[in-house]
Amino acid sequence: MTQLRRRVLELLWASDGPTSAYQLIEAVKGKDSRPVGPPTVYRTLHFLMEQGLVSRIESLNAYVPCVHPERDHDCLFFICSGCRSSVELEDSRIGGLLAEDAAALGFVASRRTVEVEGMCARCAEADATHT
Amino acid sequence: MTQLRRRVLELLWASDGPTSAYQLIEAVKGKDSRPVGPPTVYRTLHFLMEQGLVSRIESLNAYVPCVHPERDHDCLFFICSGCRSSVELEDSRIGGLLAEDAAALGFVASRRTVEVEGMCARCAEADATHT
DNA sequence: TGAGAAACGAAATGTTATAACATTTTTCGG
DNA sequence: CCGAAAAATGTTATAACATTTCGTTTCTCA
Repeated sequence: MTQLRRRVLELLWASDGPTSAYQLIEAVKGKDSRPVGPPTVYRTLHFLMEQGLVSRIESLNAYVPCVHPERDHDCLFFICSGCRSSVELEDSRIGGLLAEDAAALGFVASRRTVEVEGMCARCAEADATHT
Repeated sequence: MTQLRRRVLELLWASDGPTSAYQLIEAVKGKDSRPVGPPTVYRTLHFLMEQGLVSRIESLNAYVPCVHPERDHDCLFFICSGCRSSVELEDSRIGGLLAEDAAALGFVASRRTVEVEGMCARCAEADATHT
C-alpha cells in the first residue's frame, strides 16, 4: 500500500457516492500539487480492485470502496438515479443461483456483476411527494 | 421500425457475439454506401433497447439482440473471455431475490444488470487441454 | 396539402480507458 | 553499503465509447 494508493482509497471513502476515474484524477491533483495522469489512476484502481478494496460499478463507469473488504465479496449494488448514491449488499443466495446456472451451462465463472438501478427510499418518497 | 433500425437489428442478429456501437457504425457503412455517425447508431440502439429487442452488456460496452423479445426480459448474461461470446439466460428466481432485497431497502427498482464473466464450456476445456 | 412530430445527418466535443515507453523508487542478496 | 532486479509511477499519445447541438428530411394525419 503506497502513498498514492492510500490517497485514492481515502478519496473514495470520503466520497458521497460512486466516483469516476477522472474525478479521482482531479481530486488527487487538488490534494497535493503533483498532477497524475489517467494511467496512474487506472493502475491504482486496478490494484485496489484486485485487493478487494474497491469495486467498479459497470453501469456507471465509476468506482466505490467496498463495504466489507475482509470478506470474499459477492456483492450487489443498488444505484439511485435520484441522488446518485449506491448501496452495497451481500446476498449469497444470488451467488448460489448464478453458480447453479453457470454449472448448467458448463460455464466457469470468474467475476460477477449484479447491479440494480432505481430510486432509493428517500428519493422515491421525494418523487412521490412532488408528483 | 424504420430501415435503419431494421438494418442494425439484423446486423446484431447476424453477429457472432456482442457488438460495439462503433462496429455497428462500420458495418452499416459497409452494407450500403451511406455512412452514419455515432449519434445515429446510438439513437437506434436506445430505441431497440426500449422495445426490448436489444440489450446492452455493461461490462463490455457492447450490444446483443434479445433472445426472447416477446417476454418481459429479466435476463442474465454469461460472457466468455475466451471466445468473446455471450449466452443469455432467464432465471426468474434471481429477479425474485433482487426484488426481495430491494424491498428490504425500500428501493424501487427499474433496471437490472446481471452479468457473469468467465469461460464457456468449450473454451474452458480448450484451456484445460493446453495447460 | 401543410403543420407538427419523429427520425436522421453532420460536426464537434465530452468521457472513459489503454498502449507504449521512460523514469523513479523499493527491495534485497552479496 | 552497493547495485541489480522488480515494482511503481510519470509522460505522451491515442483508442474506444458516448453525447450535445443544430439543421434537414421524412412521415403522419387532420
